[in-house]
Amino acid sequence: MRDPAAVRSSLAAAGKRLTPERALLVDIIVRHPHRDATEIHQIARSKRPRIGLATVYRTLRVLEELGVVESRRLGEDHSHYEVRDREHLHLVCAVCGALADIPLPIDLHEVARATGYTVTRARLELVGLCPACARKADR
Amino acid sequence: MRDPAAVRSSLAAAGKRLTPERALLVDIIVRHPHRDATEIHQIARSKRPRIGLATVYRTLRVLEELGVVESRRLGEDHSHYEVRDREHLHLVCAVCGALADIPLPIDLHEVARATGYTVTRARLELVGLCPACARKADR
DNA sequence: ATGGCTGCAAACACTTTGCATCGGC
DNA sequence: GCCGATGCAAAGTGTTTGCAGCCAT
Repeated sequence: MRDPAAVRSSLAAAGKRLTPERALLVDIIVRHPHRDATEIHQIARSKRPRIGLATVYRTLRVLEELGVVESRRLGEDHSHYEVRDREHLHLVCAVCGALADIPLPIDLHEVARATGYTVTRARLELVGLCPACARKADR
Repeated sequence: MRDPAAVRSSLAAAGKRLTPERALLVDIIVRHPHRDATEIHQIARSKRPRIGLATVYRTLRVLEELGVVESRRLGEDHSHYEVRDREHLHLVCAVCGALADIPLPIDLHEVARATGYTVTRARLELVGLCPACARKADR
């Protein structure tokens, strides 16, 4: 999904319209990973001044529902977005929140060398279905 | 830190006042882990009707700064709080957000048995310092 | 008694929604 | 031409802040 065209066609496949706003936003998201909604909006406005922030949020939501975009809240009060690509991890700066991508499999020495980050902590979160939700999903 | 008294004395140690509001909130946080600010506020109001939500947030912030409480945003738009105790992981329900604690070390079969959850995904996040922040921290 | 803490309400930041209009299909 | 998508503004959430009075220390 590094290709804007592929993302655009997944809109068509879902019966969604390809408006100029969406085409522009897709391009921005592909080319500027890890940005938040406001940043995406600002970049978009430089090419299309009348585009609204609501459109950015609505488009991001649609793309997320299509499974094409992933949103992430990394300890901050707002989300950052990126196109789903190969699976990878994020390395977050504990002070400023700056993000680096880490390919799998992980070699911590290589991570340190490649990113310049000092890794101080790891957070692991397991996601699944609790018994009640698993039961409901069975129906 | 399973003991409310220990938490209260860490307030004193930091030169903070032990008000009845704080004593109450500490008790609630120790006895009801994983609650969010609104839930904590509701529980608190049953014992102290005039306590304000702002006080809940301010107290949580103070306790977090003391390193006694930990806040967590698990894919939702608000935080949940718990007293820092032994290190453990969280298992989040992908549908309803229900939380289960997982002791370390991890045995996934044992996790499934003990919690009843079906684990479908793991999120690993590495935290550290980016080069710029590491440089600033050196001064 | 004094400075930190509280309740209350207003302010904030991010995100969502209502509605009239526009334009892709 | 229809119906989904947009821009704008207003509403909604969760959280923070300003301020006058209160009360642990």
